[in-house]
Formats: sequence, C-alpha cells, structure tokens
Amino acid sequence: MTVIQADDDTIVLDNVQHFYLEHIFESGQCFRWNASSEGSYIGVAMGHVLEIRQQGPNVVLHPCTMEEFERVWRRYFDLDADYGAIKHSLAGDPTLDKAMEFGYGMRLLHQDPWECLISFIISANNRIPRIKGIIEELSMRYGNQLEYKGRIYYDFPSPNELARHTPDEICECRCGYRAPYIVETARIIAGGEIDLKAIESMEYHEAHRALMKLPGVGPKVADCVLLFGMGKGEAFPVDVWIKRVVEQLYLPNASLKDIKKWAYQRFGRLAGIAQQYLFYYIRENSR
DNA sequence: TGGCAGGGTCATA
DNA sequence: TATGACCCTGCC
Repeated sequence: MTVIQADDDTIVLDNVQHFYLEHIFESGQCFRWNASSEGSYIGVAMGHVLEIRQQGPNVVLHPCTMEEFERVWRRYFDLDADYGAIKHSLAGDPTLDKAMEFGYGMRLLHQDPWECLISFIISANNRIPRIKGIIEELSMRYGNQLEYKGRIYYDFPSPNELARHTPDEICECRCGYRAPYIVETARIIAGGEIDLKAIESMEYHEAHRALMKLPGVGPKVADCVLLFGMGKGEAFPVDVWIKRVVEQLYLPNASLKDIKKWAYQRFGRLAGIAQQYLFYYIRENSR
C-alpha cells in the first residue's frame, strides 16, 4: 500500500490488500457508517466526518489531509495489520475457511473506546437498525456539529455531555431501560472514577473485569469494547449467533465460559477476528 | 392485529 | 448457576 496525497483534502491509498468497505462496515462492529447513493460510505468517527470509496485496488478518503490520515485513519482502519498472514494462521477449519472467504476484506476497526462502550450498552437485547437510530439521535441532540458537502453531521457526545442529563432526557432517544445505564456510566467516566485509558493498557482479563464494573456492561459488551475499541484480539464476544454456531459445530451444550475458553485455546490473540468472520458469515447467511 | 424475539444485563433465589 | 423482566420495533 502506498499513501498518496491527491490534493489538499484527498488521500488515496494505492493498491490496498484485504480491504472491502461493505464487509468492514456491515459486519456489525460499528454503527455510524452509511452507504451513500454514489457507492461510497460516509461516517462520523474520532471527531471527523469522512467519505470513503473504493476505486479498483485503490481507496479514496475525503476530506482528509496527510496529517489526519496518519493521526487517525491509519490506525482506525487497522492498515498496518497483515490480514494475509492472519488468514493464513486461521486457515484449516472448514467453517472458518468459508467465513473468511465470504467476509473477504473485513477488518477490525480501532474505534473510540468511549463511543464503543455506550454503543454496545445500547446494543443489549436490541436490533442493529434500532441501535443505529438511538446512537444517531444521541449524537444529534448532544454531539458537536460537523459540516460536509452542505450537510450537518454530529459527532458522538462526550462523557461530560451525557453525564449532564437525566435518564428521562436520555430516554427521549428511545433507548428505553438502557437510559440509566448510559447516564450512570457517563458519570463514572466523566468523574474519572474509572479511566478507559488505564483499562486499555491493562492485560485482557483484568481489563474485562474492570469494564464489567460499569452499569449495563456484562461479559458480551465488555468483550465488544475490548475488541472494537481497545485492540484486544483475545476478546471473543459471545452473542446468541456465536453461541448457536459454536454449540452446533464444536461444543454441544457449552456454557459461555466454555465457549470463551475454547476460543482462546483455539485462536489465541486471533480469537476476536475469528469471531468477527464467523459472526458476519452466519448472520448474513441465515436470513 | 397480537405475539414474539432481538448482537444482553441485572436482580433474585 | 439459572430464570424472568425489560424499552422498543419490525416481522410473521
């Protein structure tokens, strides 16, 4: 991959391997990217609006300076990881092989831990379109405005911003019984009682325990935050889909603990990416 | 049209 | 360790 500055606010990634936007954005790891009518995706992440499109083997980012690319998007899109090598070491399992073929070009994003935390608290017992709707509504009401091509977009609100409101106010975003979890978690983070940066620097198990102290955060949500927001490859979020497929193919009547242990022994630090391929594959092929 | 389940978590027993 | 309730929505 070569990074080229095409003009003042356009970056072109020349000849990118293992990169396919639809599989990155539609695999359920993020909630704020939407396909545009022109075949690109537009999203808000890390305090920026970005439009991204694929042109043959190239990827075009706009509006984006070289400085912004290096500071934000290189890491966000996991561009220094060698997905060829990752797939090679995961190869050999028939189901996972099919899943990797199906989800070609998928990548694990490095999202903002705070946004990830609230997003996955909202995801509990919920459906993806509604999750997206709630996050959008929270951002519109409480997030900073960003403009792009004459349209207003909204950044995800800060801990301070969300902590300032009552559960009843937050509930107007249709997040239902999750509203008190959101407000309380925002207060704990805003007040510095729990420090996400510190959790990020912990080893996986310790970080998992620390996150579970937050209201609305159970084992599944904690694993999602660790995997999608803190780069912990050992995290293996077990949801109904994963539980179903693991029980069916590998471990009948397994408990949550059994499944996580099995995943770590089998995949190690690639457990999370294996989970993501499996999740996307079974979800997309069972409707 | 009503019932049901959805990328889980929490409170109880 | 195992159940049931839970805000809402979309689908059958």
